Amino acid sequence: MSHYIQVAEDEDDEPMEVPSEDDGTLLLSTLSAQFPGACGLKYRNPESGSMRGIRLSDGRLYPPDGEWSSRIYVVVFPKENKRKGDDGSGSENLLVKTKRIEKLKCSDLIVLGLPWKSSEEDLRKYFSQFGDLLMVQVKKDPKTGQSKGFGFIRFSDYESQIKCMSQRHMIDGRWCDVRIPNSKEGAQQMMNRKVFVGRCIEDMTADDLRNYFNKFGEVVDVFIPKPFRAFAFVTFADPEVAQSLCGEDHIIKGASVHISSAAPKNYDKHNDKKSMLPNQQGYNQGYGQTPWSQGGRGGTHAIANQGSTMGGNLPNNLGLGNLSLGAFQLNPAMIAAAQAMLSGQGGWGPIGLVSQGGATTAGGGGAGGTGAGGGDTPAQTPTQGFGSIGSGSQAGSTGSAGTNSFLGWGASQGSDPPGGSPGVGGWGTQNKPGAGWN
DNA sequence: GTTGAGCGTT
Repeated sequence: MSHYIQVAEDEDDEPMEVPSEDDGTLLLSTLSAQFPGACGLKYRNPESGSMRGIRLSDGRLYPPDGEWSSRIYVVVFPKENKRKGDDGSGSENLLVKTKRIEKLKCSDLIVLGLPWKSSEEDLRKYFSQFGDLLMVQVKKDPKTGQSKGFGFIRFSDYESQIKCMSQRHMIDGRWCDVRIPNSKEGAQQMMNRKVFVGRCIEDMTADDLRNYFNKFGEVVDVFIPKPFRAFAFVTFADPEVAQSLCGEDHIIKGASVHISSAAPKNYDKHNDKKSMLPNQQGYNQGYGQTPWSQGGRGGTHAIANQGSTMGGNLPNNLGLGNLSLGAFQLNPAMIAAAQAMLSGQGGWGPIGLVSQGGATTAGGGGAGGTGAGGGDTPAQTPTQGFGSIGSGSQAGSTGSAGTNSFLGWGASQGSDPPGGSPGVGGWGTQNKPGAGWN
């Protein structure tokens, strides 16, 4: 039985009632049906007097303290609508949305492990279940016409691509993998979802930051290094939100914080342009290399679909929220990047900022093992990288990760699903560096 | 006609 929640565009506006779902959540789509362009909900906390953000995950708004009270909730709009002196025209909201969709373009996907006999028609038939296909190719020997056992596909919409890449595929009796090709063609722009928040003060909690930044877009993670170091990382679901905030100063809890891009900093000064390129595929590489492919193909019908848990994470809103799971396969450029990082140049931090503190300590053995203490640069916290991700999996899988052979970075995914991520069993094995953004 | 980690004749 659904319940009605009072919402208004502004605290002083006349509220309107919108229905919740049976599970008690309020669909963002329900909200935005009445308030086009809405991206969240907040309310004033009578105790503190400040606004409090409502938790949003997978398009659902969750009642605070488990229940929607009779208070008035205020609709949150993307900052583009508010801050630029929104005139309230709906077309602007539409534009914002359209733009976001365009940002996440599809790329060609390689399909590995095809049966020799599979034709392009077979592929098309199979992959159509995920969405419209713009292209299907099976690579063949030009002379014999024999399939080489791999091919390429391209979807017309990004959601299809995400969905397709999040699982393995049984095609004509063989398990096949779909990944982002190594080649740079079709490489998408790396869009970092994480921002660096400098000049933090000590009594800013992760919740404070989350609540504050939620008004600009869904926050999927907040990471505050401990001990206190006067900065934090905030990860948004939408990279565009993150980018739009960069360079700005915001007042939080009376302090002026500075927001800048949290990007891998100086990780190869000697060879910058080159080492950067392959990694520009960024998160695509990230989940392009699926966890299950890490364990080796072994037999032909190797393992059960570990991707099932990922399937549940699929965003229905184009957000990349939980997609940072995945093992990362060896890639020369990543090795270079990893080596550079281990040599002390690496780390995430504000672009263009000089390292603070003692210079090149990261490689001193701390990198693989101890996390926060070792690095001099913000978020040089390898344990953070796989710590949170791997926490749901067996200890053994991350056991070898402490050998400096593995690099993980980035803050934890606070919104990882409760079930953890059993699919990441391959982390850090076989001395393979892994790297990825989240 | 064989093969099974990889990366795309245009």
